[in-house]
Amino acid sequence: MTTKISTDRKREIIQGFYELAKEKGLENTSIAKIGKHLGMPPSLIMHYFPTREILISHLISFILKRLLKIYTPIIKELRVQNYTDPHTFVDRMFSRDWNLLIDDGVFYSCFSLIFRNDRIKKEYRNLHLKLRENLKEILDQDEKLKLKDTALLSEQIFVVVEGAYYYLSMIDDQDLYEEKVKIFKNQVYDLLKY
Amino acid sequence: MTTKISTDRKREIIQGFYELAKEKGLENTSIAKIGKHLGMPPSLIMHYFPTREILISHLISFILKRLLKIYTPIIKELRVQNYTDPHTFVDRMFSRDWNLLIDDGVFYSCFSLIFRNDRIKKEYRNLHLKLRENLKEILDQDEKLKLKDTALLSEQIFVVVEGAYYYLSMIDDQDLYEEKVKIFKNQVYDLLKY
DNA sequence: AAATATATTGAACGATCATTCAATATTATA
DNA sequence: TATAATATTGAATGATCGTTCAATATATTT
Repeated sequence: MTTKISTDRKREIIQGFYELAKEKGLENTSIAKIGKHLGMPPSLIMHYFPTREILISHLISFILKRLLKIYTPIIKELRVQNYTDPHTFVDRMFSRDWNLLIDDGVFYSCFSLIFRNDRIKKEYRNLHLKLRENLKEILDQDEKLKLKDTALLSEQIFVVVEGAYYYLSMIDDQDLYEEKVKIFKNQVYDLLKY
Repeated sequence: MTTKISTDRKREIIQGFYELAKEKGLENTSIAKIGKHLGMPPSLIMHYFPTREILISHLISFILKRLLKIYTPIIKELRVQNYTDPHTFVDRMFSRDWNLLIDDGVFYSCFSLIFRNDRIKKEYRNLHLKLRENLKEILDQDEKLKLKDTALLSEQIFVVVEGAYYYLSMIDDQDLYEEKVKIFKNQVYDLLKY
């Protein structure tokens, strides 16, 4: 069994890894730098994460767990009031909470690793499956969508959301950003219609 | 003026860089390795690309230029026959040509650099603006879309395409892949309707 | 053909990389 | 309290990193 110290240290190291990757970029974040950032020798990091690959794999789990969290408050909300206005979750999907939750730069850097590492790919895939399942669960609560294929709908919605995030991350201008968000939100509402 | 040898060598180096990045991943592709791959000393590479940053910046230009090429045959086709069935370009957008044109791993690795480098971000942004303009040009040829906001439409279509590519890159199973493609194609066709 | 510019080589630089290891400090177990 | 297990340190490893430089070869211009 792992001790409390062990789990705390591991958490601390991954957290520090994430912070540094957010600040300097994943490709510029070495084990020595993480150590300096946290005030510990690199050898201690390698005591808990024997290789860099293992370390990165844990960073990815950390990120994906966090991303999954954006839906738990909605789901909880649903359990209580038994209905949620579509605006609630569409707003949430396009809210800044995502960016607050996980830095886009770190996220896409980690994502690009799926092409060279099957375990990472599977982990990303599982996250997205869960996200879609969660969304389906939300949609299923909506009376007006009773006759629709909510599984298909959640796929279609997410593709818009993910494409939107990809595109929005290139836009610096605030006003333009908000304008685009409005467009893509409407695109999601259109999917919920008819 | 740059000589022929100079431009040829530069092209060769960037091409070799891309090949190696495709094979081993961008983060594992050093200048020394590119040199070994091409049978030339690293110093020669640095003669033409004084820093690694400049080298990467040229790789990105190389990639983005290639991606833009997917639409030129369609545009040409349009110029000749003055009409194109929507299936033509929707099929093309979801075709394997994209993946053949540029490796997804290299593409997303380069994309993740936009968050730390404004020049790269601007370059990516410009590419996507051009892609949307090209698509608008195609849509404008379609009689049935005369009354529609084709600029908006091309934004909406591309968001689906980009979200779809992101999602599809996690799927290994061939049959499932094709099934998903069908769904996302229909999503685009729905946008072209009513 | 001489002079100049460009292309190419290979050795070397210090910095940093991930990783190893033996020694010491701390904590948990007996 | 003695023993065993875990946590932590700091120095050292060889490999590789991007980059520099002086020397040589080749091509271009005069």
